[in-house]
Amino acid sequence: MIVDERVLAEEFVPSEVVHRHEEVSLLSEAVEPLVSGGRADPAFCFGPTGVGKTCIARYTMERLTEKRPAIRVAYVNCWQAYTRFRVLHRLLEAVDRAYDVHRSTAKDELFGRLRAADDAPIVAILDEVDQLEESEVLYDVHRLPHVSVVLVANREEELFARFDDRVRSRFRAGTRVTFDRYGVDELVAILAERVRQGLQPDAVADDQLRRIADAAAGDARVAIGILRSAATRAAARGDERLTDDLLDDAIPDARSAIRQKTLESLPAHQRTLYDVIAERGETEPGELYETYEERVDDPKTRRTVRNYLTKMAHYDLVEATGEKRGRTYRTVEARPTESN
DNA sequence: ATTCCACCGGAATAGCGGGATA
DNA sequence: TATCCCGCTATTCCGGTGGAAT
Repeated sequence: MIVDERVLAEEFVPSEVVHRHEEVSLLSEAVEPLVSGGRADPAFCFGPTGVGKTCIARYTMERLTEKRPAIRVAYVNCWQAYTRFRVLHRLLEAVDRAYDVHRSTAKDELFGRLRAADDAPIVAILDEVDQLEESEVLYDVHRLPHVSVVLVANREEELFARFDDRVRSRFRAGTRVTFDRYGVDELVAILAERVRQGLQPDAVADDQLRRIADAAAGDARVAIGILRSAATRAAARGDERLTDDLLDDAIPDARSAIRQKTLESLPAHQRTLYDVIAERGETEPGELYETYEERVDDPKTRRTVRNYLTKMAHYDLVEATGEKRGRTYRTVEARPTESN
């Protein structure tokens, strides 16, 4: 059933893009100066989740290195690398200069090393850059003439709101590429291409692809997730083709699976907070803290709990309504469409 | 209107952990 | 081994503010 499971993996970058030709050429143009040894202005990819921002950014940079192999591409996901130190570290890793870097390495040592790595241009793809907590690192990187950046985020306004002034002014210039949600037909085409590359021919019927595309509501990540989950199960049973009831199982699964995963990876204290909110529904901060306090031994401070809650809101696990006094928390239900 | 209170979130600080260095 | 260093998390301190109470 499954011929090549990498094709169904989250981070797979196809060798051909099905739609998004316009976005690819905009982005290629933006980094074109690098081919002739110049420097590219920053480039931006904006759009909701699952519309191919990351995929297209990586794809386009791969094509760029084909034109000029000396160029090195560094991919940094700012969910994980949200401090200056970690971003610089990831960049150094990408150019093989991260040997014996450790926590006690001097503050500017990392930056110095990156500055010294100027024998060839570096393109840094900073994914989910709105998760970056220390945006000054963008200023650092901008100062290096041999480093060009591609910033990937959901919305421009929210991204710039997080920047400090220096960064904001430096990044005003640059190419913006915006991505819209996929239509059903486009999703079907994307899925069909994955099926062609990764599964046995005829493993999935056309109307099944259409059902997946419908359920995914414009989100290619969800669509491919459904396909992956259904195909994996079919393969486990030794089936040659996808059955409809397998698909019925996979569709609700793909959405909740992601949430379930983040929930499980939540540290104990945050998990307790989540559970309390889930049990009580709409919860006020006061009672929330009191319940948390008696449920856990060695409770954290109120302030720390507030930090946890903002973090969990960031992960879209929890939602706060109201400011200051009178605020309430509740868990975020798995909504059919994420419109961020 | 004024006061009071609960709660938010920024900034500075403390303490931990783990690799380096001598 | 003892000590230094530094990133990271949690804590302390506090100014600000929306809503309830007076």
